[in-house]
Amino acid sequence: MTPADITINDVARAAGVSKGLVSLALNGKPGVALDTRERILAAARELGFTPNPSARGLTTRRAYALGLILRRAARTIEVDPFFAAFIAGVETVLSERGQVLVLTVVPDHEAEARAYERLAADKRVDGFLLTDLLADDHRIALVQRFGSQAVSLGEPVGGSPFPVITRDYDAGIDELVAHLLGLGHRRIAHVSGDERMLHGLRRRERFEQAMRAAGLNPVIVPTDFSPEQGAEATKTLLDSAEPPTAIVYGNDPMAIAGMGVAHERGLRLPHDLSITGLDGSQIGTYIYPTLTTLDNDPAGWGIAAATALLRLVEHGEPADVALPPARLVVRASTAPPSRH
Amino acid sequence: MTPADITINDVARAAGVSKGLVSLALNGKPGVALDTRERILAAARELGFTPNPSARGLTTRRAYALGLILRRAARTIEVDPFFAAFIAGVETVLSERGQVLVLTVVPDHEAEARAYERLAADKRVDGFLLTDLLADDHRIALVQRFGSQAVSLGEPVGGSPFPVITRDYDAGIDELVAHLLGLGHRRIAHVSGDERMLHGLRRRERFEQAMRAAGLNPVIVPTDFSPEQGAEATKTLLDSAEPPTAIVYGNDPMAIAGMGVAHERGLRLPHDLSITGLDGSQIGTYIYPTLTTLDNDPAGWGIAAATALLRLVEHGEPADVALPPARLVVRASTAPPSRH
DNA sequence: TTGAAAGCGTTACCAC
DNA sequence: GTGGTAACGCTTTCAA
Repeated sequence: MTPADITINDVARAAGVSKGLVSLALNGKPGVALDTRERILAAARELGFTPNPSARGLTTRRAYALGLILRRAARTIEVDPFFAAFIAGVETVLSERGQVLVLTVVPDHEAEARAYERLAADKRVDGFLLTDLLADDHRIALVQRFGSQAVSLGEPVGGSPFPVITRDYDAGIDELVAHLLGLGHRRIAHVSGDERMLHGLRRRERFEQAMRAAGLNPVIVPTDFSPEQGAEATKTLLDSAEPPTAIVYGNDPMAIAGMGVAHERGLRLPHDLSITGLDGSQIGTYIYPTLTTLDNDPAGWGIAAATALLRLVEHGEPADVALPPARLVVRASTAPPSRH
Repeated sequence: MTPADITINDVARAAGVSKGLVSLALNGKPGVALDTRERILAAARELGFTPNPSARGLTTRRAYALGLILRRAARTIEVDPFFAAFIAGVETVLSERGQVLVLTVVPDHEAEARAYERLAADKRVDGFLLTDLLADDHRIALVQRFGSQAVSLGEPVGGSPFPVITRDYDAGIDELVAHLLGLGHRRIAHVSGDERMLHGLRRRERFEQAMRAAGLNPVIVPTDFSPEQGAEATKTLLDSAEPPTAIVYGNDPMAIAGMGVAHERGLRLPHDLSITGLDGSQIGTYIYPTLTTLDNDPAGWGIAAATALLRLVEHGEPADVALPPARLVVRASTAPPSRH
């Protein structure tokens, strides 16, 4: 007889009370005499009883689960260092509250919409974690239409009825550009990520602004965040009439691919070309040269997002949270330019 | 009124039948007149009805969900390129059958055991996908004790009552070693992964065997699969009295970290040192030099594992599956040695 | 403070 | 072939 087989009735019988009382006691609700409550709790512990969430959800209309739907082209499926740590952060919050994460990976927008609908219609989850937010993200409306809840990583331009988790990247970008300018760079390019994505766009804009403020002309090559396009963009830049002496990549995987291209052409890094990533990643510490980047603490995002969403779901209290600003991590991939 | 709010009663009313009949019709069971069945199906489609899995599971004792529990030290959380694609493969199978993946990430063995117990006791999942199999994996017994089901990626030494998914790596290792020998390497080292893990151990043993068969002395440095230890191992090897001219790493992230160390010491790759990964990864195509490795098709693992587990859960039919052997992918990180 | 009973949305069993 | 009803495990309401 595994713990899975013991029900509220067994506890009630063991404690010599009705199952209604057991429910009250276990959920910490008032109206149970102190000694009965203790007797019930003892019996439950003894038997190793844990309430069946499905049965529970049937009356409480909760799933005791949160949903994360990742849209990823099969081609770029593996590269994002953000998610593993993000999910780990989410988990630390969920596990201590007996909740669970339902993860779905879909290849395109169509499958994505179906996935939201299915999880919501089947009452599989109480709310969604919205990552990789697009500038004008249709998922906000989707979730509302399906009568579910959500929290978004980043602030949708159209506003959102749901809590919004943000982290200031502007200061970090400024710092990063200042760092490169301080080293003597003047021709600095930005291989931006998918500009339909909010953080991709935002970073690009701030980069341009920072460059203009320094009286310089920002060069931008947009990509889809994949290392493949990161490599392509690098070739384009290095082939141009006035190649940059420093390149800021939209994420670390693209920066690594960019390094590959530079090495291949016999450039010595960082002297012939300074390179930075964005968002930080573990592997960036172990490549050569070690990668200058902006730290992003994915686990922190996960903790904040799960906490905010649970709070909304359980108490109807939407509360935005602003995470500490991204910090510049200077490593060995940036140095004064050797040519001008 | 979202699809989530319409129940089997609404369908029954719309079709003018009892809900019992609706259940039979929707589940394709016999005992429903053809025209009534069609009327019911039409009504269900019209209303956008999807059965509530929680309510369903209450009587069928199924969760319509599979569980994946990842044990990962916070430190090595992000690096494994295997999982994203593996999960995507799992999803392709689950989504078309209305099932869902519950993902949990835990930091250590203790939390891991608790996670299995919780998911099983709460009837959150119908079975588990067992990855990163240890040589003598306690999870097999855990799952049995909790009365749940599982499928394992790799064959436990003690045998298993559950289906086993395997892929022949031996031939690939042989091929890889032969490739290096053919290039003229004689001092070949292996930076192995965690040898408590079945695939880590197995690869190491086969490597040794292949080297001995060629009359050579295999050098092994074991690690935990993290790029950090991969870098450390590389330093150890390069500092030794007779440094290797080629290193086979247990996975691609370690190989990349190893390249970092080599670059840092001014070695020209691949001429001064040949490097290979194992398991394949996308980023390996974009680093410099591009990484020779063994292809592992993580999505294929995911599809096979989910299919086998669902089959076991639904029909009680355990069926092992042997995936096609790993293929050697020769890229630019291996070349004849420049010194002897 | 407690027990009994209704109800959540489904499946399964029995009559008819 | 079909409808009614019990049962799944829980929460919640209502009486006592």
